[in-house]
Amino acid sequence: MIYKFSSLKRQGNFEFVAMQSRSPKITIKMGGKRPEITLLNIKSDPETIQKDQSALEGPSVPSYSDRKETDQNVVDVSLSEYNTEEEDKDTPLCDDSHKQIVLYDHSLNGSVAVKAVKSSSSDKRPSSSKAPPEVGAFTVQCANCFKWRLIPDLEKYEVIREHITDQPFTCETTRQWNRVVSCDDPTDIEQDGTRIWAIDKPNIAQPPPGWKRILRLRREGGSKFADVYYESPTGTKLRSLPDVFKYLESHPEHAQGVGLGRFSFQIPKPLQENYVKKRPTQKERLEPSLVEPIAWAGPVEKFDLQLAEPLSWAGPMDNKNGMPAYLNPLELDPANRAAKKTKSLDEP
DNA sequence: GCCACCGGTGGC
DNA sequence: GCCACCGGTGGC
Repeated sequence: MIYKFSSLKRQGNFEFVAMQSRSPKITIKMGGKRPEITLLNIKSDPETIQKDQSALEGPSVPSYSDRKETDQNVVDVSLSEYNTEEEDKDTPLCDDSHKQIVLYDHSLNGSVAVKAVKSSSSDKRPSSSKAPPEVGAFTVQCANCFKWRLIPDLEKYEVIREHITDQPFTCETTRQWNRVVSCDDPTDIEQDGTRIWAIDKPNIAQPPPGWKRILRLRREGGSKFADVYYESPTGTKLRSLPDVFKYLESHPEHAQGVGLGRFSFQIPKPLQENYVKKRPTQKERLEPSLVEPIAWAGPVEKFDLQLAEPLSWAGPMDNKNGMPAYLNPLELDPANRAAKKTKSLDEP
């Protein structure tokens, strides 16, 4: 094995993308704007989504039928196992629109890729309101006109993303998939608030042959926006660089020519404020009353008193939150979801 | 028992 | 404040 993972982080000139996460996120400037990549969750109505698809598949765009197999593989690889070929044939972007996510590259010269990902009856996890959102489309911004262009599939998107700094995307780039569109044409997709957008990270290497890079979005209000993991040629799912390193070490047959630089666990950043739950500050953790609804705890005076004079309560204490047991919201209402949140606030 | 999903945090 | 990393766990 060539790499010593523990030492990689200290090397200054390696090319590993994952190690560049702390460098300036985007360094290229186009027309005074800073290019970036984004990802968005489509909340729009099916009509809007269909419109997006129409923009991509418009009259000048050849059918995807000849690339069907490739496209399908791509989606399976990186987005999820949720969609089926059957569904793609019909209304690729219509169903479950509230769960779809569009991935687009905005600050990087834009191009946009859109790909429908839908739930199916064969899902391991049933489709429900609890299901996490999914990537609905990829988009990239043209470096010249800054209009969004849909990218037909993940594979193309990954290629564009990998080279976005060196090879800025323009409307011309769409000719690679035989689409004829110019900067004079209207944008493929509008940032009109009907979708949730997220900024993707530029220059992420394509996964090595046989590997899949999978992006899993989390539900709104969680502690993180998404997770990335890689699926190895043997089907092992790896969720960190140390994991990958260990795998490559124990599977030298799959480590041939595969450097850690081919892996990046960077996730897109949602543009929507508060999509991800803010982590309480240390002060808030120390003073949970600042963030707790006072309704559970009765009169404010009483609650403050307990915080200010902890020893004045001689009754049973709640071990988890350090409050008198009678103030424990979990006891007051076990079903209260908000009460769950206070747990972390009060842990030492 | 597995694993998809989520929460939390140490280190920067 | 961000993020890479990992522990926990509910649902299967």
